[in-house]
Amino acid sequence: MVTTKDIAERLDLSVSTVGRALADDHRISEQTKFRVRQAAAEMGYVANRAARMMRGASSKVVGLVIPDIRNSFYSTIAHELSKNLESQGFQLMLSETDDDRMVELRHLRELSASRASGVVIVPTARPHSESAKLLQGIPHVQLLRKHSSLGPQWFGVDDFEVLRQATMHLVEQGHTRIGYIGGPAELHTGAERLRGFRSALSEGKLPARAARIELGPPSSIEHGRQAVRRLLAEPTAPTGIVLGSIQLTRGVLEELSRTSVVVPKDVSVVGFGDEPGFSWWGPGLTTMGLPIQAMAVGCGLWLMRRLKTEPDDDTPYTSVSPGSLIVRGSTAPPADMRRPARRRR
Amino acid sequence: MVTTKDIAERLDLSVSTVGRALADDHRISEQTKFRVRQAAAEMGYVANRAARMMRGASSKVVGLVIPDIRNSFYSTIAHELSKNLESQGFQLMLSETDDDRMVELRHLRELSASRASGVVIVPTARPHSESAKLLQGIPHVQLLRKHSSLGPQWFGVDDFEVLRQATMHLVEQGHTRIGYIGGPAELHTGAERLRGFRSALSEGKLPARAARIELGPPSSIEHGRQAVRRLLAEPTAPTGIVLGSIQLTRGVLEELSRTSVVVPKDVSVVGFGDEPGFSWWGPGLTTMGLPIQAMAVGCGLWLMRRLKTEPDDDTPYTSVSPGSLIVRGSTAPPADMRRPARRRR
DNA sequence: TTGAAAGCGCTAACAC
DNA sequence: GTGTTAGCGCTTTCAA
Repeated sequence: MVTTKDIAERLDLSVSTVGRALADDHRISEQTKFRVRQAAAEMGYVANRAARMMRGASSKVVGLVIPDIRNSFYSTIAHELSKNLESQGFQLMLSETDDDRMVELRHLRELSASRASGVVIVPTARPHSESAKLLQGIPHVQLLRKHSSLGPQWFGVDDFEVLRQATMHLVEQGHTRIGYIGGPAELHTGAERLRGFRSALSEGKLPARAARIELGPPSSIEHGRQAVRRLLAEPTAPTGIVLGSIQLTRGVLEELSRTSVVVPKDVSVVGFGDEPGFSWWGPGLTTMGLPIQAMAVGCGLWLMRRLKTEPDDDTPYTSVSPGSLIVRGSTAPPADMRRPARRRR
Repeated sequence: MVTTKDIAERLDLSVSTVGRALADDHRISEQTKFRVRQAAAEMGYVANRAARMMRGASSKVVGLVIPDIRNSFYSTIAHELSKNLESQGFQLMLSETDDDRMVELRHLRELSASRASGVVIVPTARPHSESAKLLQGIPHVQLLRKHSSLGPQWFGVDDFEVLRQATMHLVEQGHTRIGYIGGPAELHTGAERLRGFRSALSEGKLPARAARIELGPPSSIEHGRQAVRRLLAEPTAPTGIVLGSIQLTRGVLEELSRTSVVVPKDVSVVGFGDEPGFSWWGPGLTTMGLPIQAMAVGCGLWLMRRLKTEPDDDTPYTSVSPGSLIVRGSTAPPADMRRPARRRR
């Protein structure tokens, strides 16, 4: 690798002159600057970031710690963040945790060792205490999920409210047995969504036994498949199902489109998130739309400001974006409401 | 930040002893090691990668340079690569180019400055010459797309063959006016796919005017929409359409599902790539399946081996994975074949 | 306008 | 078993 010393020797200058010329220092003559730049280009000189960092320069790297980049929520976030960072001369380190706290910890150790300027993290359910400690030394924000041990900076969506709305939609249509397939309650988002689901049921004066709840890994398409199969196999299967994660929604849609179940005649479905494809699934999927992009943009802007500003303004900041229900064709009143004659009595 | 010097002072040891203890050097007594590790943990010591790198350590960072992470091809690649790297103690730097060669160049400058151990790149159509020069100093592989200036290492799919197959499928069904919506020919993949399309036409003895070709930005959903609208608006609209990129396919599907065009009655469609959702689009999308995941795995393994091995084995290596046609309901013989009475004569 | 030299945190060669 | 010292490539005094 070519160093400033190499350039200095070739031009018979000192390293400091070369360094200053490269930095466009005003004390260096235009003539020298020109010669130095010329030589640097010819020799293929590329400044060594590590050496700069030793002199106190920042790494200009922001870590993005997420469960799985294939989830479109996270790839949207990665894209928006990346765009923003690039414009500010920052780079994005991508760290996938697969929802494993030890993997998460390893990534945070790396980010810390490479002195990342900042971190955006969608934490695992119960982060390792060392993870929390490491993050104390790095400006960071939590995204979507929130764990108290990682500090008060959080950008998320109103999980409770959006699930409440979605469930209310079914309740108002007259469903009295409603299923929920979602992530585990130990996950912040999982707990909030479940709470929203339950809140709608009680608001609709439905008894607790009206609920059919299936919790499991939120990013497992396979689990979505199996859960919906289980729900529909019961003797008193729900007439409406609310979904609590995008991957679970994927699994449920796949499963339903390969069975003979007719939506919404046999069962109504409310999805989570609005992917390309959800609109053309069966009769069109009624689903919860979430402002992921806007949230990611906001988060990126906030972090950039935080990094450029004095480090002592670590005032708590929380941003909660609202979601909204997109009503399409996959929800309708249950069969026994549409054809009262069929009612058991 | 806590340094080895800080630990040394606190324990009244020398920095080298501390360094050796931390490195688990055999010459250091267990007792000292214990004390050092204890102190390090207490003080929250995190080794400084930059300093290590100055002593010759590698960065343990691999750059992934792609157009847009939201494209599921690229997020699949990012995921597979990330998984592989993590297991080997490497980190992944994500660089999105948005198919802009200057952005690509900026990212490569950064990767070079931070002495990335390796680079996996899906190059823009015509990379900057400086980009090529920078890559010469870093072990790298091209993925999917290929540009000769960036070297002979390439992992891709057989774009020609898969497009030929897809087009042949329509030709064999009797279509005589076939549309192609794809990326620009200056893109390696764009040129290959177009070649495959044309090859099938001539193989089917169709005249050149049988082709309706729409080229444009390959990752623009909007362009897909407009292109299909244009094709179908013509007086002699094609009875079959072949698509040449995943995002264009998305756009076409969205457009078709919001108009009154009936697939495959009015027009047959062959998509590109097999996304979740393509199978439940309309009558089920006949599409080209590509082994993206397998390719990414292979690419990751190859790069890892390349990084662990002596740098002098830069023998050219090329891997071409075959795609396959997945026939579903969106293709059928054209109307005038199904009802011969309608034939113009 | 330029040069000499110190030092960032770490490792490794060379003492003892 | 432990300490001393030099040096990685760069920036930044301090001198000239």
